[in-house]
Amino acid sequence: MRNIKEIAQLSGVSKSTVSRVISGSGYASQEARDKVLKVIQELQYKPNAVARAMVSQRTHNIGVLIYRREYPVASHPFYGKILDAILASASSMNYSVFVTTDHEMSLRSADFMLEKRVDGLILISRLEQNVIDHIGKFGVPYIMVNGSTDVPGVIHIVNRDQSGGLEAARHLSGLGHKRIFMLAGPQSHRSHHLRLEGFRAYMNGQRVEFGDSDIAYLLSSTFEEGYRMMKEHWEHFRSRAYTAIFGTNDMIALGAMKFLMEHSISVPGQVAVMGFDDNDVASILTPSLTTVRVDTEKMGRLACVMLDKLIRHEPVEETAVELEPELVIRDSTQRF
Amino acid sequence: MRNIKEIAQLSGVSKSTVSRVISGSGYASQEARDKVLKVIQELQYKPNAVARAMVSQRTHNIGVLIYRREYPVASHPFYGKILDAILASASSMNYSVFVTTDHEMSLRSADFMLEKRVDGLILISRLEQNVIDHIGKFGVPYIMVNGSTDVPGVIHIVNRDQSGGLEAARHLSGLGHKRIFMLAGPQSHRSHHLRLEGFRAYMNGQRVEFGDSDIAYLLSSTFEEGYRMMKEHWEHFRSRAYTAIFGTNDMIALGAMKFLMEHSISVPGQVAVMGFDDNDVASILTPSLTTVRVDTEKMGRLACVMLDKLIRHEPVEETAVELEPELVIRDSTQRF
DNA sequence: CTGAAAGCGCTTACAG
DNA sequence: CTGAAAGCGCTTACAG
Repeated sequence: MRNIKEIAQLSGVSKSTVSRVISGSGYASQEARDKVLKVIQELQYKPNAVARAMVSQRTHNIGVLIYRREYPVASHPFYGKILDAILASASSMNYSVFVTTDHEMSLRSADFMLEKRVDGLILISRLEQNVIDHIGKFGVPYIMVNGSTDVPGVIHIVNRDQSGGLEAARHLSGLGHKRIFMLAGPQSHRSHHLRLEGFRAYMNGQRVEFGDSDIAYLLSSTFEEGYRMMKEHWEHFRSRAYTAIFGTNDMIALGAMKFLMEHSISVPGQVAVMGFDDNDVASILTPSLTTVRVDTEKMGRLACVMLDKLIRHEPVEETAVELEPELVIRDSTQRF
Repeated sequence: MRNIKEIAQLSGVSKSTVSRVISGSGYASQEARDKVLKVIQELQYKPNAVARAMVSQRTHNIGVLIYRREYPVASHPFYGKILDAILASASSMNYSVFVTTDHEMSLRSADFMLEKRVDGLILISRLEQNVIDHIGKFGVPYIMVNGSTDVPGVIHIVNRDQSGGLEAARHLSGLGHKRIFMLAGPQSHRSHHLRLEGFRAYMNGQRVEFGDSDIAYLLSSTFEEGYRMMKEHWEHFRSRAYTAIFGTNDMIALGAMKFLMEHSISVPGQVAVMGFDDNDVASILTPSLTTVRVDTEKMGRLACVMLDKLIRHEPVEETAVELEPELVIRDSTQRF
């Protein structure tokens, strides 16, 4: 790899001048400019971003940390979407992005990014307190996406999950369903918890019967677990004559739907099924899944825009951004 | 952020000594070592990887470039899997990875990675010649995954798609299907082309009738396009009394299956459907999709292992690694 | 075993 | 408008 010194020699000017024409800032005569640019072109010279970062104390790199126990991570139907949006936005803002996935919530990945001196960090998913504390200690700007935190002042972007849960309940209720069974993902996870709460709030408000016996608590938020729990509660489900199912995310709902279809239960004819997220599979399946859409594209984009502000020490108005979800009605639900 | 100089002062030794105890190479008395480590611990000092890279001429960063016209990219059901595998492997080998997605096959992303002085590059998907030439010019090690190239000596990892196509034909034929309709993805793409060729080769070898009128050429390899083309060829399909469909990837097959189900055609009762890749959706759907599995996990892992060898100037035996696909029989195909 | 010095490839005042 | 010098935070011979 060539360097600025070589360019300087070949074009007969000093390193300083070369640097000035490359950066475009500072003076340089047209003549000098032309000579330098010509040599750069000929030699296909690419400025060394590492050296630049060294002196400017800015790497123009950001790190995305995704913590998740289960596979997949980058290709996860929900987190993958956020990642895609981040990648696109960051690129348009001239940031390169390190993507790190971790299965245990260790400090290792975070430390790695810190050593690389990323300009900022985007943390996806729920994080344990010690990780947040650790990162906070180093003064690197960071933003949390789709996760919760008790630490005041931590900037985070979330979906209005409670209102989404409420919409789901309103939709199913509106269709005439009186007996709705809920498959609730891990309640330690903000989203699953709030979706359940929103749902419950609506039902209680309408004085529709909906209690703990109508809820199955899952150990993970996967397709397999949705299927497994549907199977486990099948007898209970039949005995209570439920007519609808709400899963706190699409994969869970899809798992349950798979079980129903294997048992020749018609969806939505006999049982309506509804999920949350609106991942790619939801619209592909037959029947297509009614769900509550989370604006992952906006989540990713906002994360980049806000992180960039933090990095450049610009004021950020809101510390908590809440995105409004959107009810997407498809074939898996219909009037009872 | 603190630096080595500060650590040196606080522990009463020179920067050189601090550097030696951190790197673990070179001499340092136990006493010096203890003092330094203690200070590092107290100050939560993190060595600056940028500075290290500067002098060692090694960033320990690799770049992953994914070119793809359509969304999604990182969350793509197939490429996303490869990416996940790369992320996991790279991390275990102490590399950080820059992920770049690009919609036009420009040199911009590549140049960006080059400027960042990545140790190596993993190129996913088909690349145009000029991109390869461009990257090759800079002497940065790179590996192509799931793409083709005419440039001799370029190390690439691919699936044995031809043999997979052949297996698909053997499977459907073996079930007694005589009239099979193929939905073929873009033939400019190596995988789709070879899958078709393998399939055709088997049919021809068995003297089963299979010609151009049995093939629909799609403009993209998406679910939507699979659906669209199935619709477009529906009359043709019925008039020829096809009993099976082979899509050159799962998404295509799934799109076709969606169309069939919407028209109350039973799968596999009336028509068997088969795909290729074995993405996550394939096993989730009802009926689950028979497919040919591509070992994306191994692809990603090998890419990292081989790239690491190239980076360290170790000999790499093979220039072309071909992975054996595996037939996965599920519910969407059955004896005719 | 230890420290001073040079150097990685840039940028940034500063003097001219 | 231009160039010499210092410095970003490290590592690596080298002399002691």
